[in-house]
Amino acid sequence: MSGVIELLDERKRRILAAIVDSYIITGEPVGSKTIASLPDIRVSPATIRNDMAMLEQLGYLEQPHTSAGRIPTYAGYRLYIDELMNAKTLSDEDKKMLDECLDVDVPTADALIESASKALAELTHCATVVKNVAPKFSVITKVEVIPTGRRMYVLLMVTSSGNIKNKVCRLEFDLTNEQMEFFTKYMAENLQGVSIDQLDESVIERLVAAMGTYMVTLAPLLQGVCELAEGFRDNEIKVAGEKNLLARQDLNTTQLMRFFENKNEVVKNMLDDSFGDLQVLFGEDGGFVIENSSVIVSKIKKGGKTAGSLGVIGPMRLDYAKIIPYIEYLTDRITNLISEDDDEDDIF
Amino acid sequence: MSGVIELLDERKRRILAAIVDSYIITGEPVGSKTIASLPDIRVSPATIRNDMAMLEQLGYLEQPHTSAGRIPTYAGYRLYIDELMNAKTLSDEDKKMLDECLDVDVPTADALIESASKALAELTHCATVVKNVAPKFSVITKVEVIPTGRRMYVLLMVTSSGNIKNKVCRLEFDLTNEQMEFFTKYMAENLQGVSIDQLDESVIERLVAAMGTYMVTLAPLLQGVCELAEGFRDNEIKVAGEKNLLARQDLNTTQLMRFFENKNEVVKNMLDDSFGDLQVLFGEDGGFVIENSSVIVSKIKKGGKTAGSLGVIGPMRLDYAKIIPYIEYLTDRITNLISEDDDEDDIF
DNA sequence: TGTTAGCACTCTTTTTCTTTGAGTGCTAAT
DNA sequence: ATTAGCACTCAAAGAAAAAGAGTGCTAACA
Repeated sequence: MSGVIELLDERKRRILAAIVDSYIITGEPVGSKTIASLPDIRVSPATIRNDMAMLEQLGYLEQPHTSAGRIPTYAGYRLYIDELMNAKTLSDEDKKMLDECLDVDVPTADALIESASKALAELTHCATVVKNVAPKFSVITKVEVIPTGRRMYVLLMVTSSGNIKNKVCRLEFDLTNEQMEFFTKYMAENLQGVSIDQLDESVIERLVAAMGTYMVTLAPLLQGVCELAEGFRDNEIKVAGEKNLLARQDLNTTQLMRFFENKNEVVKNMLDDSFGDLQVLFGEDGGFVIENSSVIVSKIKKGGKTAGSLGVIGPMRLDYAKIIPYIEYLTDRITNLISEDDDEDDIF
Repeated sequence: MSGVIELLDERKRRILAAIVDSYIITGEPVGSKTIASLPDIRVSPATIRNDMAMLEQLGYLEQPHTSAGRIPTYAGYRLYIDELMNAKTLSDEDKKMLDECLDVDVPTADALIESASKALAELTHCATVVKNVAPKFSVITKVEVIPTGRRMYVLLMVTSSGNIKNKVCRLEFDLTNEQMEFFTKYMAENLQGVSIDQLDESVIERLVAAMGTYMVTLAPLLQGVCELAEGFRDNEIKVAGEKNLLARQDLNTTQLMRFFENKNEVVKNMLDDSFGDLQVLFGEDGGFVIENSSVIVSKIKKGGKTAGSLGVIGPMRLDYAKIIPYIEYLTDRITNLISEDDDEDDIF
């Protein structure tokens, strides 16, 4: 490369990095003087001004108005995140702290991930989002019906990932023992091993039809089974720490509210749009609702396949250098934990 | 009474009512001219000014500053709510609408009340709060343990009010059939009919002790049972529509956040402080965290006893005349529904 | 005696104008 | 290539002026 005119020489890169660093901390446009006063920058403000003008021409910086300092553009942030920032390597203390955040005593993979999500929200003062492992990987292991009162029954569904949901059904008639036994057996035969993702109305309809008129009283229960599966799917995405975002005054409250209203939709799209193992989305990226916000998502793997994701939602001005290693470490850890268990103990 | 000098004659009362009405709508201090222009006030601004001065002396009104109109004091609101406002009587349409809000198909009393709470939040653009019936009135009807994987068991607890909770327990060892049968029987003998309110650590300790060393492996399950009961108790209070409050700019966001953080505590105290069947709390009343807010609570009865409550939390400037009838109607309706069912169908 | 028009007065709000100061871009010197 | 120097720009802060909403009081009136 040497010999070629470098539009972005080392010094300009350093200056850009310094500007983004400073802006992330203060939220104020950064002037040439501020940068010049930094210890590892050894040129005068005038020189920095020239470089800044160049960086602006290249589209990495912009000026809110003539007499203000510079702030990073989307492209500036992008370059910063991809190449310029020096991601802090985690100290042993950090790692220990993060390890403690993970509640490994928890019975399901989803609960594990959620514990990470909550801890991360606390740690970053941002909202966090998880896409749970369950629906993709788990199949039905058990469907039971338990009588709990006159015409009242509890449907219980257990999945291979250890998740459980129940639902109360009020029927028109009491079930005979014969009917209950039939139902349990029928469920075991027809639904055991079926993926949560696949269980929808059409499957149920088929089952009801196959059941024959004799057991038609059981149809409402089957409907309930379907709703339980839906419940598992709906639970796929969970947001934690939304309240944290309200405190950040660089995010528009109205837009935040709109985001909260239909977060499931939005987040789903967002996660689908991410492709790298770890990715930072902002600006035009995620079909995004909140101006001036940024999302860091990292994927959780299981058996080589993407099984879920963990992410932080916050303002553009995030401490990427700190948070990215956090997320990376947590998702790595989770990925290991749920794969490990897969072999030896078959719990998650 | 006639003959006695009335400090608060009919006209003054009308004027006070009009001021509160106006202030509730606009949020602006109300001047004499505004009141004078109302059709049913047929005196001049000067007269109204005199009355307003009087009302201020009596403590019902105050002036933010000399050249502003008047706003109601707490005492002013109190008088307005207790005596002055004319609570709208519900039209048949209103009643129909409210009836539709109640999801009567729901299997438990708590779910019924929660449906009302959510609807009310929507309707009033405020937060709503419910204190559930369950813990006070329900006893344990069933405790089951269901194996779902290696060393994995689901504990299921059903209460007489139809509520259900489950919990996954990971044990150190697999249970034998004998152990499971013993556990189920032991639970049936010792916990059936026990009130949720009573089931705490001490009961569990007693049961563990009585169980003898032979079955000591089951102790973790008993612990789980205790946690389930706790879960029921924690669920006692639910807040809905908190987000609505953020949109109301007359409530301080910081205080709102603090309220959200420990809403359970706060709300509990608040509800305990209320004594009437329907009550409006504000100012010094509820040991309250949010300045300038007001709470309307109404009790839900069952068999003559207070069984729960339904309330609206919002700014002082609430449309009491509309909302109070709403709440009254809903709690009446719920009270009827859960008593009715008590007799004929034993569901709630 | 209760009501009301009139008016001076008060105090916030809004508007306008001025000042300040951070930061730039350009030029010329190093 | 870098930098000191300087004129210039523009938002933000401050000061001053004007506007306006509303009051309390007095005196007149029914």
